[in-house]
Amino acid sequence: MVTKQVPLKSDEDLNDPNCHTRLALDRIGDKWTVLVVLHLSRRSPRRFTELREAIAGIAPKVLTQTLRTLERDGIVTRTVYAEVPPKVTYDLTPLGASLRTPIAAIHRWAHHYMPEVLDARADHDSGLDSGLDSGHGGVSAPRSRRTSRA
Amino acid sequence: MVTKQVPLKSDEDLNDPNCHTRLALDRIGDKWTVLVVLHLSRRSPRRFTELREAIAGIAPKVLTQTLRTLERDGIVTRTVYAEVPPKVTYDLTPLGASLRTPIAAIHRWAHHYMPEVLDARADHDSGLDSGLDSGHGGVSAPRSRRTSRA
DNA sequence: CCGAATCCGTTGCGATACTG
DNA sequence: CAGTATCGCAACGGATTCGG
Repeated sequence: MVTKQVPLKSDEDLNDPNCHTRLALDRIGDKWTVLVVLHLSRRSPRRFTELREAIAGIAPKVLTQTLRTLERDGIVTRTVYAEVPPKVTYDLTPLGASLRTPIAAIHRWAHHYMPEVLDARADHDSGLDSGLDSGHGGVSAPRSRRTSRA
Repeated sequence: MVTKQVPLKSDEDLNDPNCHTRLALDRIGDKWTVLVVLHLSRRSPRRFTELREAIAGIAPKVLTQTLRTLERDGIVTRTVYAEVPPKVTYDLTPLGASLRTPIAAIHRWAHHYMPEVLDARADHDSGLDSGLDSGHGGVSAPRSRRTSRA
């Protein structure tokens, strides 16, 4: 599929807290959601402990929380097997699978440009005024931006 | 450029806190960043107050904070004009402009699938164990916790 | 006009311990 | 095995006030 070129919304839409883009970002912007979706999209269904082991660092409470919200939003399904050793599996719904596209876009951007971001960040942090000037000439001499950030 | 199909990372990479995807999400996952980038990508440069008015609801402190971090990461440039009426403009760097691609992907997904998410959410919230149907086709009944199989 | 400084409420996240 | 219960911190965001 070809990447369509930036059909962004208008200002008014963007300011709307109910704007879908805002809602989507609130949804995937948390710490673990994307990670969970990514793991499930690579192999599913997955069991609880399997996910917990795979993610390594997440607290069970938080994983449950994340999965519950994901289930609530129709992104994953939860299947309980009434067996003697308790068994619960999580799977991605088609809706959840559709998330792979935007996530992949983010991933591709990150892979491509994140080094630049990190570089700029490091540069800004160490020497705030180190020779990176836009060479912007004209109107009124732009003063160098040097603000203490306590 | 060939459109690669979902080149997701491996588990180990995903668990890495330094994983670029994670870092990128931490970066754009906050409340206002995407909004600011979107406004700047539609028209720039923009003045501080201009942005504040456009976003409508953001506190000056938070806007400053957001812009500072964005500047630090090389996504926007800040230009101070040493004039009697203080004037500061913000502009998107090429790096910042590159963010439009993933943001557009998110936007497109949100526009496409967010209604389903909201529908599933409402359905899940209202009737957890009454086979209720919102009459809004598209999403299958999420029979939440009762998906027992043997 | 462009912010910085301060205070404060909310909430996500984490650690540990315990249960069906 | 798959969670729940409880506690608590720390970071984010909001409102207000003051300064250059």
